[in-house]
Amino acid sequence: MPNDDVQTTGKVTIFDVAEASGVSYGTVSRVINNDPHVRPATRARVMDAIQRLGYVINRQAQSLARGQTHVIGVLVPELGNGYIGEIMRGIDGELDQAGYDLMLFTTHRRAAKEANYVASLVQGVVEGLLLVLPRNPADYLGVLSARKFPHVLIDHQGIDTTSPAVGATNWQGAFVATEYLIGLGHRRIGFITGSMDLGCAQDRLEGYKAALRAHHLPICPELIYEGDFFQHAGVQGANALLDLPEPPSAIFASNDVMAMGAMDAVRHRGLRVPDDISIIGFDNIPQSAVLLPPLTTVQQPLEQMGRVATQMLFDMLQEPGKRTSRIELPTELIVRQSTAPYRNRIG
Amino acid sequence: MPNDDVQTTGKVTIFDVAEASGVSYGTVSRVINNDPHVRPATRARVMDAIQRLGYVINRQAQSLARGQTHVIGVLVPELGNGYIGEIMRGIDGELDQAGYDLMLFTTHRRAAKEANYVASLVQGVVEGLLLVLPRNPADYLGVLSARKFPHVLIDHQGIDTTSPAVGATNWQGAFVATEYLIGLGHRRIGFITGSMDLGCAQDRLEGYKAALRAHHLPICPELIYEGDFFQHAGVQGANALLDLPEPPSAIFASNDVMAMGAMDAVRHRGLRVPDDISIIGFDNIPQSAVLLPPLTTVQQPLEQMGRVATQMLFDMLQEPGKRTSRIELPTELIVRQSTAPYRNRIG
DNA sequence: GTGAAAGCGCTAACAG
DNA sequence: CTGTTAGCGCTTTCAC
Repeated sequence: MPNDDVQTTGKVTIFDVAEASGVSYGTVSRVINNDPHVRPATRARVMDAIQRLGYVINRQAQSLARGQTHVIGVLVPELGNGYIGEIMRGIDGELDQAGYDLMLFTTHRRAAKEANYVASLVQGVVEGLLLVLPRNPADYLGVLSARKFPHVLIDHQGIDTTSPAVGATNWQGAFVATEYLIGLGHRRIGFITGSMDLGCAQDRLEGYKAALRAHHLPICPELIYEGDFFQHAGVQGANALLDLPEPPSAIFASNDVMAMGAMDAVRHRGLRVPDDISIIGFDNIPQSAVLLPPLTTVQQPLEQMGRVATQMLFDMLQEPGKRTSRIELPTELIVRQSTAPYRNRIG
Repeated sequence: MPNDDVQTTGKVTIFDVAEASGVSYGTVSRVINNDPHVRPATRARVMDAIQRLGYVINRQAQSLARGQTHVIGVLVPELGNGYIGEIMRGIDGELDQAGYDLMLFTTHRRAAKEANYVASLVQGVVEGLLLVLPRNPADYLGVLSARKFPHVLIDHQGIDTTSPAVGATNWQGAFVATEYLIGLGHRRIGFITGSMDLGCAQDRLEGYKAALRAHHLPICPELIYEGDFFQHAGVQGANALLDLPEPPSAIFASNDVMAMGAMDAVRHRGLRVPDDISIIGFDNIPQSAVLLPPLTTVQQPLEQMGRVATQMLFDMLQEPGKRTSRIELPTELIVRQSTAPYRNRIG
């Protein structure tokens, strides 16, 4: 066998470097870790050897020896949805600052398998876990808590658990938005819900109802359409609402994506937004600002939620005892041009 | 110090299990790895101990000993964009089947730091790398190739490198789409480009021009608006095009997001799609099917690109020598309702 | 079948 | 300042 070092590409170890630079094992380690107790000349010699040999540290071994990986795991239900993307942006940014790496898991993956796959999979490689919008976390939350594995939920809402979590004030956001519509003179306000298995969707509906109640307006079941957070539901919801004998003059969709669907449906019927129908969304995804008309919506501090959750996780990592609680970040009404004062419909 | 085993949560090792079940060190390892050379009774005893102690394998140590991590890295420019989400879905699915985990890196992170951070960061923890839509890969592609580090580019296009890659037939897609518009009778066709620093954007523009040429139609510079793949560019592009003394009767946007922007702009001017202006996009993102009207577009097999790239990477992992080439997956024209035969404008 | 022992590549005392 | 030496937790020959 002539050259069997083809396989060995990059297989330069700390030992090779030591040999090449004529120092010992541990000294190379010191150089690598910027230990100040190394004579400049020695350091230079080692650095040189590192360059020449193309040595690169083996994180795997380092992690094992040190007992920490500097990797945190993020569990998301799915990718490609702008909503989660925003949260991820926050997580990513925070992780970057701290020099941590990110391991991504999708819920659907292996969802069928053992409930504690999260814990077992993660053990040893991930120092902590961020759970984004968990759907049925009952499966693994127990394991996580029992093992005292550091983790925090993001946008959980309404899940009965003691796990630390960060969410947004969905109830208040919906309340304020509804109140704004009422202030504009609207009396019949349609509502398109999100997936009702999600706490945030429930909270938004409750906020809407509470605002109606607060202003002594009736809560009409026919004005509440059950959606699922997808655009299609916005289209169908708006159509259903507009087909009512006594249609609403404003529609509040539980998220921007459905609001966009509703806007399309409204226009498709030859009605105008906001002249004929006011529309308001929830989330304030980037796109909603560039629609025509720009969408009035309730901003959810998505990126910030990601940041805060990550910081909380770091806190837990540093002080295992510290009981970090659940926090809710404020939502904010963003008034743009898809809403207008109530006036009688021409028809 | 009363109980100091709080820190030790989950710190059960293979050694503890061995002791508890009265077997040796290595036997436990055999059980864990489903080695058939273990007497059922022994296996049962070990399994029991594992259960009782709540032992969970340390992937870190396993990886070090085995010399493989079962983790592959994915480098993306950004999250939260539906386009990348689709690709990720494909990657994720394929990885799942193979039992691999996914480490996510964003380009912006540490982008400023050393060019070979990719290689160094990745060494030892990631077995291979998937580079999605790399913008200026010149920085690290060299290192990757030099080290023969397994990697494949996704939707690279026009980057002069020998790295294996998978893309889509952008040129052909644009050609076919333009030809379709011409077949509909359109003669002045506006074009909104993508970020021209991306190969795919260039290819699409060239495909458009080629189709025009093939049908002996003039290529008018004023009909080509330089966009950037974002919605806003679609709005501005459409406005610029429609403000022309001799506006186009159809607009071809280099991606669906800009096509959506263009649709909004057209409608905002009181014109109708497709009656007054035909609009065609590129990508076929999920949303484009639920627009009103549904968008005619060129489908890019995004998810499949992710799948194929991942498979290519696995091939490389198994046969390091094997020279996998660059492949292009076919695009396909999806005709929906945003395009219609040409007719003279009323105005 | 099962035990013993030699690493995987690195860190972290502990001497000197 | 630098060399030496135990491990980190697991895999994997090699014997018995």
